[in-house]
Amino acid sequence: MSKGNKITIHDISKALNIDSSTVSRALNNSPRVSVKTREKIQKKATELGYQRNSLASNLRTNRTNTIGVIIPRIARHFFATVIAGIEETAYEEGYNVVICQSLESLDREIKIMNSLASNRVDGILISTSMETSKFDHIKSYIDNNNPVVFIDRPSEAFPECSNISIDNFKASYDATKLLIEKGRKHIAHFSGPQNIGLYQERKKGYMSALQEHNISINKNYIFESILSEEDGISCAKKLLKYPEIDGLYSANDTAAISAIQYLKTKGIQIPKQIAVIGFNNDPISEVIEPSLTTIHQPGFEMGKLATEMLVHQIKNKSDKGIHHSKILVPELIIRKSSENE
Amino acid sequence: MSKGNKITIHDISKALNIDSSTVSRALNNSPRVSVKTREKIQKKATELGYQRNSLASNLRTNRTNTIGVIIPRIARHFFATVIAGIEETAYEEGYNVVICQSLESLDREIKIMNSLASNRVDGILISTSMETSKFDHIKSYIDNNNPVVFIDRPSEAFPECSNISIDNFKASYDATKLLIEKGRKHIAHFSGPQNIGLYQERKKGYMSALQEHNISINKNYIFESILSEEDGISCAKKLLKYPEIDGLYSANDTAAISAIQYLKTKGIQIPKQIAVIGFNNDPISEVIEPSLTTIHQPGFEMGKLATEMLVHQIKNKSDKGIHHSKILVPELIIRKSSENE
DNA sequence: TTGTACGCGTTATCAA
DNA sequence: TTGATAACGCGTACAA
Repeated sequence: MSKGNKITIHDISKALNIDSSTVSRALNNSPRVSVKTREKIQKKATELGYQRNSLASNLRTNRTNTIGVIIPRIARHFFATVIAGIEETAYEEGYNVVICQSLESLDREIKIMNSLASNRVDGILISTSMETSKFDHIKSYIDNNNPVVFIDRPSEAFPECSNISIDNFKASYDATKLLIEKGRKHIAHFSGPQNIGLYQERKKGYMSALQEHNISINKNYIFESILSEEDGISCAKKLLKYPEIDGLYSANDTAAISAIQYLKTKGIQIPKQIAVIGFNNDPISEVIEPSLTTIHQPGFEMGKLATEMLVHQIKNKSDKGIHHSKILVPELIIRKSSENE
Repeated sequence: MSKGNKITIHDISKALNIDSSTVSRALNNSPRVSVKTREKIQKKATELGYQRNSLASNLRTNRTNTIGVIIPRIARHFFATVIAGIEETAYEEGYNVVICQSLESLDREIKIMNSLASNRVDGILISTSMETSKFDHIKSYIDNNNPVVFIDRPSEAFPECSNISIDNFKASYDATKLLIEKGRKHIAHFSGPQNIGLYQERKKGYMSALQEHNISINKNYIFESILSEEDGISCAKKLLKYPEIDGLYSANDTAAISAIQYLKTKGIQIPKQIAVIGFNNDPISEVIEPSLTTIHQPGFEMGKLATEMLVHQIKNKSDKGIHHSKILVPELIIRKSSENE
């Protein structure tokens, strides 16, 4: 808090012999004050170095013009693009944005929700953490008639809530199908935590593609983890126990990339011996050799859409019950790691 | 704002026939209330779904327990590590963190400063934007006796302010020296905007290393830009006009990486024909082929230290005048792009 | 167009 | 240990 900046509307009021209510109106560009007084007041305000106290203002008006954003990790490329979309739309609409990262921890997510709620943000955009299987913190926030829009990781617990996501099933299906079309017969899958819907969908898409092409599903070929860099390596090690494997579809790029690097050290030729497809279109996927075929999620657009929805909900709280959701179609980006030479 | 959550301490007060001041004390775990009443109050509070209003509390106490952070771009790896350090220390110390990105725009930086100031954050950590050559917004904030600590990009405009940075000169000197020791005679430099101190230092370090090894400085070998991906490519193109160039020290990894990729498409062998060193230890630097020799900045530690300093300043506003700064030593990470085969 | 008066929810101060 | 009261800075009905 600015201990030094003690200038309030009352100081301006006294300095000009104008009532503080008029000062308030002038500083808010209300039409209910003459142009002349307004200019006089605004001039004095800058002269005195007046700095509005949003705490008081927000307390009085019961609005903060602020949107809270909770995501697992800001450094992840996909979320960074989502944030860019959120900020662009939010600023256009006159909202500030407070970005918080849960670091995939439920405990942190709960603390952040409480903090945002007690600071009275006007609404929350959330992509839940991997640990989030209980939803009480979100439920109580929603039950108090607060707007929430889910991004990327919709929750079945709130079918009535708006959410923006992508068609994970289709993306996975298409990726797996591509490998099949390239002649791969034994395709492995690095799957994510199965308590999370989107990773379930990705696994289903993989399995569905196999089935529809009359390839039997081998459970040994499915390696579940949280898809960290280390997981990519350890899963790649396990994968090598099945020398017949000639394709890999990983539910994210991180694990795909570290797996490729590990496999290369073991003398495996990518894609000749094992073709690889990832998910997320991480910047590294373009640089690694061979460049990684992957799935691009329209993060920026997702952020924009989610923010538009949230702002709409904020402005029309009566629409609360209405379910506005959107499922976008991700794009398969074909690079070298999936191609036959 | 939660329109639904109308529960205040007064509601609890009425429900229990206890004065609201006692309720306030109980909810703040004040020792000045009996254990029995406190428990009764806290029970009732959760029962009614009470959610503290921080706006009111902060207005009254004149503190927000919140630190504002202004950085150019959260997605950049270095800043992501800085943020991690900031958050860890801040939470330990009981502070919330509000992260804002200027996107290297002075205009946005000013708006963010105003917003943070009017929301009465307790202090600000800032890494100024590339555009920031005027400092009025920061000056007026500091002049109002608000704590500020500069990170990574200290400003000569505020010699009395604390800042955490690294020894850019030494890092550059060492990098350039390494290239010289590897026998490179014609070393180019991708330099950053020279209105920014740290890029000046990096250029100076480069030039100093050449001089001290009796290599004359060729101004044609120095290419200035904002070091974006596109700049890396265009500078690489220009660089090819000087076929004698056999070494490149880039003031960041982004430009070094795109340059390497461009040069490879032109059939240039890295490092055989041109050895390359970057700056920042971006995750891509490890994956690209050849892996990129680069300079690692201790971002996490910088974030921690800066936050510790800021918190100290917040708690001891009298120390304001005292200049606490720290210059850390970055680490040269030697990979393949600088090594002779 | 401007002024009066009050309240937003909380906490600090003083008194009981 | 608890209660009564005022105040933080601002915005807004209502009156003038």
